[in-house]
Amino acid sequence: MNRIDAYHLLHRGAVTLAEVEANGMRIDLSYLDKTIEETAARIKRLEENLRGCEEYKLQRRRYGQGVNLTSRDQLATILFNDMGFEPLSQTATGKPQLDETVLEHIGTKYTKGFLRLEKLNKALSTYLLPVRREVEGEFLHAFFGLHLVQTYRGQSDSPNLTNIPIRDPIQGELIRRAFIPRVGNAIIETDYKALEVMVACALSKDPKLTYDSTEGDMHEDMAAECYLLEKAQVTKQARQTAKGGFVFAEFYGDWYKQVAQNLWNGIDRNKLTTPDGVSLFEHLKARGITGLGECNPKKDAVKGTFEYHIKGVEDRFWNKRFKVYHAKRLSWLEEYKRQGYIDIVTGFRCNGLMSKNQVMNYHIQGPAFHCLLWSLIELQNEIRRRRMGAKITGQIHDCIVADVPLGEVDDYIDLMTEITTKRLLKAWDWITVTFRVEIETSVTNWHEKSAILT
DNA sequence: CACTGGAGCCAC
DNA sequence: AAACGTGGCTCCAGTG
Repeated sequence: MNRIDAYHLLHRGAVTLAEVEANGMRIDLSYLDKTIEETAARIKRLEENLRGCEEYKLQRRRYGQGVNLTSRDQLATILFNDMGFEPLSQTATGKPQLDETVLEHIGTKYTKGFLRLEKLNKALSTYLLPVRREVEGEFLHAFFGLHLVQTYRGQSDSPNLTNIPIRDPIQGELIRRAFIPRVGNAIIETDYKALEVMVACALSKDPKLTYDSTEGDMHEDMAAECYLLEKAQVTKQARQTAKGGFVFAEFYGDWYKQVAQNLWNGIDRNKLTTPDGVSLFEHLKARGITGLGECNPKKDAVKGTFEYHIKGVEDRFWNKRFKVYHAKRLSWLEEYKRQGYIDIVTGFRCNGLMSKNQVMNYHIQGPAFHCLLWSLIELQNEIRRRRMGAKITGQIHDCIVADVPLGEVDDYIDLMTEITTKRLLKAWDWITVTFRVEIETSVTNWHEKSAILT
């Protein structure tokens, strides 16, 4: 694909996304207003409770008129200076860090309450109120941009529809229940499965990466290798921890010193055990690994530490398991050093100063989104051509959200599946792997989705 | 009062 | 040498 192709994709994408913006998402205003009121009331109650605590009294004594319950700076001073808690880590500017991890680690009644308050404030200030502010009639018309992101990925604002909570089911339900289908319709969400990894397979032609992401289970494999387990001993939680803490971290360019800490802390945080209930700390100890290690960038890893073990796992991951993909990434780096810019497979050129990790990721991130964008354009054109009542209402990097009349659901799913998994592969010859999609639907709201098997 | 950088947290 | 990629948004604290 060349720069003309890239231009056409951008142009047609902009036109199509303008239509998506005009369609908008339907909002349940009575639910939203009720939830805003209830959340505000919960925040007020929680604040009153916290004001009765010893910590807040210390804070008021120190700051007087300027006391602010939600100030992390003030709370950090109270906790670390006045109450003698030890800081766990520092921010970029050298101040003691006070994020969720640290507050949970301190673990007093006050810090737990403060965290609950912060969650509710986030839900209200970042999601509920901004959605309410932007609703017109009963529709929300968020913006979807294509020209602002370094990698030529998409973007959304006013409000941002690409970061509505979902991983925390409580937070997710609170907000997503406000998004509902039009009368007589269903919300249908189509997600590409492991889209970025599939693009990496297509571009590198790494046979092991391709096998692992279609037939194998690399997350389970890596959990077993990192925690020295048999594959049958890998629990769901251990797999999940390795997926985020090792596989994806390594793909994005993280290294063993940090990965070792993530995986080690994950044992505690996610309560990782063997299927017999033996803590993975004990399990590793029985295999000669007694501690994490210093994980100091200036020092070599010491044999017998978890850090040293993960260094070996990382080495095998890149130099044996995915050596073909590794070689491709190195060739991308050499190319950037030679040229001073990179041309990605969909025809876009990225200029400017880039880090090593940026160069490697730009080759994947943009093209992955372009697969989604091409499908979205094609789908929208087909919907118009067939005079269907389905409306595309959003896009989230690797997923398309639509609002579809019940009588059209089967047709929509057939069409969508054909476009995303067949037509795209014919249109772009660099896609040498098969793509799969996951479809979820709901007739109630954006939270209560159920999977459709295809 | 407007603006800005830092810190934090939400998503993929 | 460097060290988790891409965003949006909010609140705080400091500046002019």
